[in-house]
Amino acid sequence: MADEKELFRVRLDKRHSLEEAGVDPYPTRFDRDTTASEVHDQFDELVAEERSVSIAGRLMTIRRMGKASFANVKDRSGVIQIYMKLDFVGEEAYKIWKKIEAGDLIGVRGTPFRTRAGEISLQVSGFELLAKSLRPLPEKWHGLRDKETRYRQRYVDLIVNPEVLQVFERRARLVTTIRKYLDDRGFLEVETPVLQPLYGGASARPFTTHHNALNMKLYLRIADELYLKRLIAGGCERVYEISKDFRNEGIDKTHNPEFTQMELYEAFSDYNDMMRIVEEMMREIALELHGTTSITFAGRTNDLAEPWKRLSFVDALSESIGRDVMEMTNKELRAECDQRNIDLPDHSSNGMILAELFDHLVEPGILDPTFVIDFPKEISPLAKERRDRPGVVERFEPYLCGMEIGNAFSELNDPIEQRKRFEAQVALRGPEGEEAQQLDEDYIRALEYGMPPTGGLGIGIDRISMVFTDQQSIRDVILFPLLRPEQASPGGSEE
RNA sequence: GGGCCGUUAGCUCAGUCGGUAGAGCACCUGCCUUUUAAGCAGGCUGUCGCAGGUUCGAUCCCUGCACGGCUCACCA
Repeated sequence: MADEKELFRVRLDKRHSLEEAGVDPYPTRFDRDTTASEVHDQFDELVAEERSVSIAGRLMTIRRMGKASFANVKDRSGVIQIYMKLDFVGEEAYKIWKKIEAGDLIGVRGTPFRTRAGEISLQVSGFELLAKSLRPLPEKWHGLRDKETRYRQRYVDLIVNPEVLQVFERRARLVTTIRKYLDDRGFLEVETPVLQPLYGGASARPFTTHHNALNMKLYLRIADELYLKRLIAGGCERVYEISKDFRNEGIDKTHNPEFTQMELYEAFSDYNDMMRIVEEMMREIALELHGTTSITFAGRTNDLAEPWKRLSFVDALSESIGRDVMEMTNKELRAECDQRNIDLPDHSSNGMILAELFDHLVEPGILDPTFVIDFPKEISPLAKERRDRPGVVERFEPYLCGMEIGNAFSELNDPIEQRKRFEAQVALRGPEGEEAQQLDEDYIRALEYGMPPTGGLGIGIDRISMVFTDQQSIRDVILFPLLRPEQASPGGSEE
């Protein structure tokens, strides 16, 4: 009587008997004039005016006491208790009420009152079934705990775990804050292609697809960068895009194959301006979401009112190794890795080895809000070289709460130099070569027309959503994180 | 990809030193017109993730697989 099929059947039976009683289990609409939280907030006025209100939501729990019942109705704003009394709704309605169960969506009319225990409630005068639920809700006290089910059936997670919606509401406000910040400063929001014949702007393996009518291979973008800078060349001066990028790489607590990135480009600026933007933007998000510049992530608190630290990539690494890393040969750098049991691909260039060493030796110690600057030129093909310091570029990666949250440069706008850098990248491609950037002739043509000096910045929206909601896994700030299929598809295991 | 851990009722979880399993919630029946994890009385509920192996007997032991979590690696 209570296995899954039986529970489903009992609910189907209820649906049928409701239909026999003339109740439409899936009516088209319901006029509600208020929400659960508004009833709480405006209680005194509503009572003074003896107002009747209507709300709509999901029945979460029911406490039946013969000829009267209490129940909790949940809508997006919160929960309100309703009081259903036979004397008030009449015998016919109460008979129907008995067929209504937890999980069903209902619309309710009633007058606000306070129970003996002092809880604000609605004395129900009438109600309507809005949608019949055919599946039982998870446990009312513990909710839904199983992470796999929570991610796969996010709808159930949202129904029973109220804190989940709060995270995503915050994420939405975070994005709104960024948009407002940029719109207020004259940035133009644009949309550039997701399907690209060449991928670029980052180093990552792409997803590939095929367009039938044009019979051409296409890539899902790994970055928006090269298209946005074409717009800067076109005179748009200040542009930004907030959208999904796709990288065909592993999945872990800070990586999902599709993720949201904000990229902005500002003509006549450089990377120092970008640092200022990051500081201001993060401060505004903190104030908007938390009302304070102080944020806590994983138990550690940072104050965003202060300027961020600057840490030189090459200096910090040189200090850690005890030698100027820019002076070292490929062989010497490899020796440093061997000594520390750091594995390297065979074709690793100096720059790639430096990045590897940095990740192991320096990055773990970056806890305060920090701009890592002075990246090796070799691993930064789109950034301008520092005039006062050859070999390193005007680039930074912002770190917040120990996480790399973005990437920014003074954009390289010399087409001759850009071609050389692309060619160097192509030469560095390994046997598979999919991570290295492709030579984008049209992008170089755009630079040949002339692109103003430009500062560019990319910020990982998922990562900063983690920071500002104190979630330690990227899956908890993505509504539908990528998981393997629930059931292995028959014959679909060719790898 | 490696290591560790998990997978038992719709949900949250116990448990079986190998003899096919339990609680709470949910559900069903009855009582109950201010309850709130409502209460009281009674009842139902399982391919113990999947497939093999060992065994008289496996949910438990072994092997493989699937999915998930953590972690390391990969990934500028």
